[in-house]
Amino acid sequence: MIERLLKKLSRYGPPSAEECTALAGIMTPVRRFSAGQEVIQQYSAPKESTVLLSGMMGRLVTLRGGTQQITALQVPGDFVDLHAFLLARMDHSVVAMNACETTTAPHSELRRLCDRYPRLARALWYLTVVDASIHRHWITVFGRRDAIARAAHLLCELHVRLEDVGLTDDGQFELPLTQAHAGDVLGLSAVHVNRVIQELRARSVVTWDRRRVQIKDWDALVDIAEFDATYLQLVPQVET
Amino acid sequence: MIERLLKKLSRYGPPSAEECTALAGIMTPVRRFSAGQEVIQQYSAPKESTVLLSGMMGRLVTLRGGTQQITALQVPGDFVDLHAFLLARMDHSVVAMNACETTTAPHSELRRLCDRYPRLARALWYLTVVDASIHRHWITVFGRRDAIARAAHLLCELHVRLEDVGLTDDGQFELPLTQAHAGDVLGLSAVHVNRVIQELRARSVVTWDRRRVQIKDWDALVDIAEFDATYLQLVPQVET
DNA sequence: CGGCGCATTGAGGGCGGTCAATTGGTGTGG
DNA sequence: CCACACCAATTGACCGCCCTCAATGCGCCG
Repeated sequence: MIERLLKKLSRYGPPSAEECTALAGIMTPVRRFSAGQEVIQQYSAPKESTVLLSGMMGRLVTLRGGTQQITALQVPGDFVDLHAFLLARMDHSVVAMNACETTTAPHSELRRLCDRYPRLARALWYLTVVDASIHRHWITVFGRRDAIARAAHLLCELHVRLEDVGLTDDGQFELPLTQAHAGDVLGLSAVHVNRVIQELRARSVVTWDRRRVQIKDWDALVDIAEFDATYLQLVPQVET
Repeated sequence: MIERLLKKLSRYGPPSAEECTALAGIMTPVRRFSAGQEVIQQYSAPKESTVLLSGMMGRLVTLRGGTQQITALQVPGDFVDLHAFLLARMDHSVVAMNACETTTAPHSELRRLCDRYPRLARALWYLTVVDASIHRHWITVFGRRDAIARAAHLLCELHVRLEDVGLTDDGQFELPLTQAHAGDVLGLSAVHVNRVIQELRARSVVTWDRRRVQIKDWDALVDIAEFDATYLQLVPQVET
């Protein structure tokens, strides 16, 4: 069930069979969510952490005045709110972008595992640190890239992350976002997202129609985005 | 020496005296850096992690074309590159903004400590998760706030963080940034940083002269920034 | 005194915002 | 099967924030 998660964990040195079994053993039964549903509420204090099994979720912050910002998108295999294991309160909500399946790990059990298996604890720690690396990278994207580069960057990142979990098909992938949601991810208005997508289409770089993205010219997209996948940390670590 | 770090750690349940001694015991002698000096290089693979004792540092990313983005500022007591304990390569460099003192913890020793003291390991993990929370928050600032709100937000955050380590004086604090550096932090041009500062000055909210900031109207500043310190996690956690 | 780094100011322009109307696709009830 | 509602995508007009370029002021140091 959590193979994708175990794959991500194994980048920080493969966990032992015992550790895998132990982790799998504390996961609760599958839960399902439909598009738009709030999976975790802002300001709540979860007693368990959620692994996304299928679908796509977003970390959503709602500001004064009602504008929203999505600070991260989650793909299958992601431990959506592992940071809540350490932090008392959620600083954002988690919303299902389409139909999703999840399983959860109770914090009490996680704590027991971490006490017993220090390397597993570090591998989980590693996941949250990769998350932070992605956040940092998006800060530079927001600070120093224009709209078209941001959009291209999002598509590059999602393609790489989805490919990693086997959810791409020859440059195509599902992207269950309306243009308004994409604006919330990119820090743009929905109108401008539309214009940017059209620009990418006009340049024959990408098509994005009906929740489906097709990358037609990867090199051009990477160039527009100034994309370098290093920050995603998909290359296995070597514990020194 | 590392009292400020221990204070931050203790927010995630106070470490035992034994844990404190153990951590203090692995720190290397004090190292000094001068303004502008590169403390850790982008793409390097550090074998130790650095604690900032005094001064201010920034995490700097240099982009194609030479533009820069500072993704975070570090204040005394911060574990500047603790994430490098888990991640093989630095995705950014760390630069001293003024004269700084540091001490470091060798990764091999850290690993030994984490194996032996699971709660200490979690407290360190907690520090990196707070970092990520700050990153996430800045994503919303970049995505949805205009220039003056960003600048105000930076000043609010720094005042709170510096106050926490006892480095403010009645609304005043040292801010060793040129306006150009502030632009690299805020994702703005140096010129516009200047105009925004003048605007804050004109509104009698803040003065910022010669590396020294004086907040004259905290409430107004908070209002402009739409600032809420929750994301800084300065309130102690309760381990449940 | 001259050089240098930083702050400040002005002019002009473009990126991306808002507002509002239109198109088109999908689903539903009659 | 069609009418209608609804949501998402698209388009146009207009405008303001923040950019770039460039010049000037100012404090400090050699």
